[in-house]
Formats: sequence, C-alpha cells, structure tokens
Amino acid sequence: MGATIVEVRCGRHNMLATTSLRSPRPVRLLNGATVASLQRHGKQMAIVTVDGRVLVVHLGMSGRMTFESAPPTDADRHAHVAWLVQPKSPSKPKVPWGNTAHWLVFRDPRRFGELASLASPTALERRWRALGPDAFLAPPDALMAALRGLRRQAKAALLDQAVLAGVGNIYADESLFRAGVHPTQSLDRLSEDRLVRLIAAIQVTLTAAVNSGGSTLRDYVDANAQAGGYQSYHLIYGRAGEACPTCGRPLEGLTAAGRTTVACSTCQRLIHKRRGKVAGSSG
DNA sequence: CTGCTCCCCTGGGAGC
DNA sequence: TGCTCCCAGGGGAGCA
Repeated sequence: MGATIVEVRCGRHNMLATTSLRSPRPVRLLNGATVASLQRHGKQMAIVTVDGRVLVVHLGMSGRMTFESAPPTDADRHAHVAWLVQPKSPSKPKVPWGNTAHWLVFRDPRRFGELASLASPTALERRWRALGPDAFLAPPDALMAALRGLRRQAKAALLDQAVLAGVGNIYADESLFRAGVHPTQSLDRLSEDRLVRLIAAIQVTLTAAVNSGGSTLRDYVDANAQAGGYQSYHLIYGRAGEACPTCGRPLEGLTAAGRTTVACSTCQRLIHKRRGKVAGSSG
C-alpha cells in the first residue's frame, strides 16, 4: 500500500483485455499510480489505485507475477508487462525488496491469463458481483446457498466461477474426494449433511493448499518465485490408477465437466435417488 | 438451464 | 539425440 508505479513496460499489448477505462495503455496499466489496496476474489486479483484506477489480474494456467531486481530483457518472450514499483518511503520495509524500487513482472507463456483495466472500484464491484462467493473466505452458509439444490454435476458446479469463486480442477477433485461425493453427482440429490460435508471439504482443501504455498505442477510460483508444496499432499489428483488412499482400490480416471478428473468410485458413490423418500410410503 | 466440444497458446514429458 | 504426439492448473463461444 502506498507504493508508486513509476514506469510500465508492455511487451505484448493484447494481454490487456476488455476495459472500461478509455485511456492510453500505460495509464490503463496504472502508470504513475499510487497503490491504494490489493484485493482478491476467487482467482482474480485487483490492484486499486488512489486515483480510482483498477487493474484486474487473472493468472490463468501458466501466469505468474514476480518481483525482480531488473526489467525483463527482449529475449524474455513471455514477460508481457513489467511495472517498476517504488515502495512507500520512508517506511519500515515489510517486503522482501525493502525500500528499493523493484520490477513486478507478469509472465504468462500460455497466455490464458488476463489483465483488465477498469475505470473505478465500482466497476470492479460490478465485475465481481457476477462471481459466486469466494470459496476460501465466504462463510459456509453462503457456499451452502450457492450450491443447494443445483441440478448440476458437482464438479461442474465447483468449477463454475459464477457459482462459487476460486476452485479449480485440482481442488475440485481433492474436495470431492474428501467429502465422498462423486464428481458427476447431481447436487440436488445430495442430503443437507453431505452438502455441509462438501463445503467443509472445500474449505479444508483450500486452507491446506494456501498454507503449503499452492500446488506447483509445472508453472506456479508466488511473487517471490517460490514454488508451491501442496502437490505432494494431493490425495487423488494426478493419481488415476493408483490405490485409493482410503480403500485401496484403483482410482478411476474420467472426464467430468470437460476436464481431467480422478475419483474413487467406491468412496465417492453416486446417489441417484432422492433422499428422504422411503419405498412404500404414500405418494 | 445443462452439458458437450472446440478453441485460445506454449512447453514439457513420454514414447518411438 | 531428435522427432512427434499428447497433455495441461482456465474459461469463453457455439451448439445440441
């Protein structure tokens, strides 16, 4: 907070997507701005500046934002944008780079990431209202309200950022396994108890992952270029064919919601019938 | 609405 | 070693 962006370099212009801020590109990329706050909702981050500009950052699959002492070179083909950041001074250094100006570099080889400039915090609010509650921070009640009664496959719902925000393919599989819910299970067939269990599983999974610095399969590093460690704790993700950690039977690999999925067909039984109806009772 | 399939793009690993 | 094929953490569009 209070840091100033004193220079912006943009190597690939088309990373900056839709914008509600009609200004020259350096302005939209926050050139000259003083940072007011950093925010996050689900997988999206936002830099909000004192003069009201907003830059939304979505890392996609291979994106990374790292602090570096030198600007990227021309040979660095995937360094799309670099900001020279001057920390607030004088102040006690709370950041690894102290009070020295450092480069914040956005790299994204696959270019599935996105930068979007918005004209105001109101526009950010509007954008994020289209997303479901943040899966990591929202109270379980809010997640319950988002999931209850949906006639959708559990995995599809978890991956849909408009239902709840922040769960991707890895953590969807891990959460469903923890909760004993099959990925293709329609949510409207789940009991209240099972839904509560699923929501708890999502929050346990995300908390554990965040505490371990995330999952690095290939690309992911944090702002200090540190890889994550959670991949070694994955219960089932990437383990199709291996033994289920609970029952020992082989984990199945399948496609659900169009994505690579792993599940244990024994521990994550599909429920086809509505709960609470007993055969033979009146109709 | 829901779920498919395809597409955006590059790089790493497996297999020949 | 070098080549090809296949796959990937996201998400939007278009279609059934």
